[in-house]
Amino acid sequence: MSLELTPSQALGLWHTVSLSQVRSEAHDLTLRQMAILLQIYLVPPPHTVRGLAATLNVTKPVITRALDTMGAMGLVDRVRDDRDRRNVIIKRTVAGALYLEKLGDVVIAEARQLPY
Amino acid sequence: MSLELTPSQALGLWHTVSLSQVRSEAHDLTLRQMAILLQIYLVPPPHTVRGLAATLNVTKPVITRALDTMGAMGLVDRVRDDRDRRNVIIKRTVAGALYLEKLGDVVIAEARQLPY
DNA sequence: CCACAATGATACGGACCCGAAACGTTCACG
DNA sequence: CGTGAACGTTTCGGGTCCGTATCATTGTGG
Repeated sequence: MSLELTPSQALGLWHTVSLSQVRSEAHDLTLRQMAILLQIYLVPPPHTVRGLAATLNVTKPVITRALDTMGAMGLVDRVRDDRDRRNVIIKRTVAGALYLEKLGDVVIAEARQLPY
Repeated sequence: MSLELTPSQALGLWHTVSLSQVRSEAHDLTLRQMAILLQIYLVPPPHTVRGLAATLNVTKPVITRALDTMGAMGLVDRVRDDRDRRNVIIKRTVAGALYLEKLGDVVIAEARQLPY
């Protein structure tokens, strides 16, 4: 069963969730950072800088910098690949999982409050 | 009838739509700018700088700067209120409506492709 | 070995956004 | 009038992100 949305529901959902994120005053992530974080947590590992850059259609420094920022927030972690020490494997963290769990709760809550 | 989402659907939808936005490499709006734009187009007018600032829980310069940027993109327009010339009324534009219509299409399309 | 490729990180100059404060214009009201 | 408030804008210093180019490290193949 797929998810069928009306135009009003689609934009309304995006509206209320964006509004909730902005209002919460919490240090919010860039759209790119959010996309990277979701990619890491929703797609099976392993994840590398190069792979993420290709998937998101951005340059490698964008990924490196985003990992720097989100790493400082504790949302992701980086580990050298011992089998090929050129690679860096991006690891998930408890804080990151918690962060996305809360985001999911917000989306669900806002979706439930949508008119019709 | 309200919209009931599973956690997997909620995050999956946010993931694919964010990914689509990032990949399209088009002029990406800040989360705040997006929230402002949606507020202008989905909530009945009139909209003022002061009102938007209060609704989004941000300072007035944030609204002014966002309107500068989105105005340059043609997504919104500003008109002085003749009945109280201190006020500025934010107006919708055809380009803005088209932009959000496309965003809605993306959300709908990605929602339809979600697993279960 | 050694030149070369691949990977991720860094340097640099430019652009944008931020919060706080100050400003110009316009209105309200005594 | 004129004083103060309301509204939107601008300025300022500081921070983050961007794209391009370059770097250090590590692997690959002749």
